[in-house]
Amino acid sequence: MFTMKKEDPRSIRSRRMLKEAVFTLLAENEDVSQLTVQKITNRAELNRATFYLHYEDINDLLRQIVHEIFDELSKKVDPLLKIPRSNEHEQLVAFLDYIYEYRKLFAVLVEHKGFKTSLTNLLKKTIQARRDARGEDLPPNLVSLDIIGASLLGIIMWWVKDGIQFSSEYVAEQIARLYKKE
Amino acid sequence: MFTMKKEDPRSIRSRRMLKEAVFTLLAENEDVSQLTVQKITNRAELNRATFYLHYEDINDLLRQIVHEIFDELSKKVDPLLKIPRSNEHEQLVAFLDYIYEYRKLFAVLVEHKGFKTSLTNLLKKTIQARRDARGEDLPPNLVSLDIIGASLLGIIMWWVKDGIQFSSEYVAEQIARLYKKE
DNA sequence: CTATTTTATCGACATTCCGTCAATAAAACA
DNA sequence: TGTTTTATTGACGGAATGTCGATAAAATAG
Repeated sequence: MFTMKKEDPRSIRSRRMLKEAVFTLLAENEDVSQLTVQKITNRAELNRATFYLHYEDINDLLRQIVHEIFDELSKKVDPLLKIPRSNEHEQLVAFLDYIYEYRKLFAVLVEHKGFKTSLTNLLKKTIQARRDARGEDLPPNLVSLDIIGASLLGIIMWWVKDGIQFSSEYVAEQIARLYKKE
Repeated sequence: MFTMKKEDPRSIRSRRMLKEAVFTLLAENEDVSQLTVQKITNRAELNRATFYLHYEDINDLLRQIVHEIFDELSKKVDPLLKIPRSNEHEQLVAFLDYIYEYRKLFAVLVEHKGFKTSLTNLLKKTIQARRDARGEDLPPNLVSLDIIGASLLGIIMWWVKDGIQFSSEYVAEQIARLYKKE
C-alpha cells in the first residue's frame, strides 16, 4: 500500500489560486512577458513570499501549467492513435479541436520553450505512430520527423496566434494537402 | 536635392555602441529575456539614461536591429527571385546559407514578434514570386501562402535553435521533399 | 575665431520588482 | 488538549526601471 503523504490544504489552495490568477491575467494581458510575481499574488490574494514557497519563478509556474495541460492533451490523443488510418482526417480534426478550445491559452504558452518542446514531441510521436501503422508502404524519400514536427509546430503557432479565424476543418485540410504526396 | 539634416556624431556613436553591446551580450547570454538596459549601457560604456534618449525600451532597440538585418537579407534575396526556377535548389541553399551565417543572432531574434512577422512576409513573398513565375501549371489543390509561410518559419526556427548541426544542403533537400508533389 | 544656442550625456531620485529573512498563524499529530 | 510541523506573512536589501535638472559637447551666428 502506498502511504500517500497528505498535503497541507493551505498549499493546495495556494497553488490553485496562483494558477487561476495566471489564467485570468493571461486572459486580460495577452502577453506572458508582462507577468510579474506581484501581479500574480495580488490577483491570488496571497503574499508575494508565498509564491516562492511553491514555485522557483514565473517560468517554473508556467512549466507546471504546461505539464498539466499536456497530460490532459495526451490523454485525448493517445486513444486516437489506436484507431486505424482510415480515420486520419477525423483524428487530425479532433486534435485541432482540442487546441482550438484552448486557443487563447495556447497562443500565450506557445511562446514558452517547454511548451514548444512538449507539443513537438507529441506531434512527432503521433506521426511516428502513423508511420508504424502503415507498415511497409512508406514513401522512399522520407521527410525527417524533426522537419515535419517543426513545420506542424509552425502551423499551429500561426493558427493560434494569427489565424484563429480559420476552422479546425480548414487547417486539417491544408495540412493534409501539404503532407500528402499525390 | 535633399537637405539631409545632419545628425549629432555623439548620437550616431551612442546608437552604434548600444547595438554592438546587444550583439556581444547576445553572443554570451544566449537569451534575449536576460537583457537589461543596465547591462547594455554598461557594456556600451554609456549612462543608462542615454539609452532612453535613443530607444523607448529594449524591444524598440531589438525592433530596429531586426529591421536593419532584414533590409540586408532582402537585398540578397530579391535578386535571387529574378532567376528562373530551374535554379530553385540553389536559390534555397543561398537563402539558408545567409541564415546559417547569422544563426546565433537568428536563434535569439526569432523569438521576437517583429522578426517572425518580417521573416514570414519575406518567405511568403518569395513563394508567391515562384508561383507567379511558374504561370499556369499550378497544382489544383493549392496550399495557402499562410500555411506554407508558417511551416517554413517553423522549420527555420527549429533549425537555428535546435538543429544547427544540419547543413543548409540537408535542410534545403528536406524542404524540397516536403513541398514537392511527386 | 569667439559667443551663443542647441542638444547629447550624465548623476541622482522615486518607484517597482525581486529573493529571502525571522515572526506568526494554521494544520497535523501524539 | 498540548505539542510539533509547516504554510503564510510583513519587512529588508538589492537591482532594474523611467525621468528629472545639471553639465558638457556640438552646431551655429556674428
